[in-house]
Parts: sequence; C-alpha cells; structure tokens
Amino acid sequence: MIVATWNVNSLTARWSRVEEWLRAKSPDVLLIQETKQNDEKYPFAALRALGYESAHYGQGQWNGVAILSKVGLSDVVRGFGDDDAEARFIGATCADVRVYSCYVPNGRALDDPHYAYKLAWLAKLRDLLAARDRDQHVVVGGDFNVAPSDLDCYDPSVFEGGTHVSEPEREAIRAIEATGLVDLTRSMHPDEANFTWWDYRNGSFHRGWGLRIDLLLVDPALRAKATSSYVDREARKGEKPSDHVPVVADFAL
DNA sequence: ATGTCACAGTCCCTGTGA
Repeated sequence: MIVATWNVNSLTARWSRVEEWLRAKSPDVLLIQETKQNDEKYPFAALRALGYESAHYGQGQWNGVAILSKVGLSDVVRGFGDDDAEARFIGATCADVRVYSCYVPNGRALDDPHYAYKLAWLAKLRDLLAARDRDQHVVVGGDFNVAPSDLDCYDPSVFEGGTHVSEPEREAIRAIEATGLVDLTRSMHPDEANFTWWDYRNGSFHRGWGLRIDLLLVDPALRAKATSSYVDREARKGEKPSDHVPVVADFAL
C-alpha cells in the first residue's frame, strides 16, 4: 500500500499538477493539506473518476485538509472536537490503517500568539494519539511546520530565534513520537536531509535552501513493513509547483 | 534574507498569510 502526504498550497491553483501526479504515482492513499477550498469547490467527482474516494475538511480561503483513498474510507473525523474553527485535521480508516492528515499552524514568530496556538495544537494532537487504538496501524502525515533536527534544516543559524526549529516545537514533535510513532523518512534515510519545502522567494529551491517539515509518522509495526520511501523533489520543478513536495512510502500489507 | 505565490476585496492593485 502506497501512502503519501502533500501540502499542495491551494488545490484550486494546483489541480492540474495534483491530477498529473496522481496518474503518475497512483498512491493508494494521499493526505492533502492546504486545499484552500470549501466542499462546494472541492473536486469530489474528478477525483472519483481517478479512482479516489475523498474526505474533505474545508474552510474556504485558508487551511483545508483531505484524505484520498482507493482502498476504502470510513470513520471520518474532522478536527479535534473542540471549538477550533480552523480546518487543520482530518482522520479516516483506509484498508484497516488509521490515517490522519495534519496541517500544523505555522506559528509566525516566537512572540506571536499564533506560536502559542501552534504548541497547543501539537499538544492536542499528542493527546489524541496517546489515546489511540494500539491494535490498529496508524499513519500521521502532513505539514508539521517543524524541522525535527538540524539535519532537517539547510542552515540552522538562519532560523535562530525563529519558528520551525525552536526547542519547544521540537519537543512537541518528540512528545508525539513518544506515543509510539516513528518518523519514517528519517528512519529509512538516517543521513540524507530529504527537504520537503523550499520558499518561493530567493531562488531557494535551486540554492538548496530547504527544510524537512512534511512528515509521515507511523507505528513501529508498520515501519517494519515499509519497503521504500522517498521525497518527490521532482514535484518542485516545472510550471506552477507547490512550495512543498510529496513524501511517499510503500508498505507490504 | 526576503528576489514569490495565492487569496479576497478595496477588484487589475493592495493587504494578509505563508
């Protein structure tokens, strides 16, 4: 079973790239972040024609997360069941694997209220995962907006005093992993940076100024069944790319 | 370090978010 996660930075703007990528890679499950659409605009029918059922938690202008599946889609949950109005979290069961698509808040700056919101959001995610059914495989994928270690950042000195690399953010990721989850890309490629995002500005992609902030966290038993994983940096090239690229994994289920 | 992209509304430019 092939599972991927991709922050598309507007499914409206990215539709032709997403359609092309789905045809080329044919993942069984794709976790999408930043659809920036409501349900009325979401391409349910076009995705069905490609063989995918969809669950979407949309918000219109900002955020928006989705789960696409060729292998079943049931028990959908949207959000954490609290009063958070931002559409950043959706879960479903696909082929007996519990999957979650996460769009973690950016944080903006360490002294910005959005940073406290980010840490609180990550704590809510940890609590949900700590209470999960341990008999079921789980994939927690998405844009975490945190580079878990210095290897995941092209130049940590540039980010000193900023978000994405701060110790509280990294501790929040470790706390999520401590519920019994493995960072799949890092586990399978311990020495490669494997950046997943490059700023649109400054020619960052061609200069190699990237971060690894898009993650697939899986339970150890599922990690043992992983046969391959890769970051599809080809998706950052060509016409109208997202600033993020897909992270893909194959499991022998 | 900020050279871009996407969005909505003020609507062909500007403010906001990333």
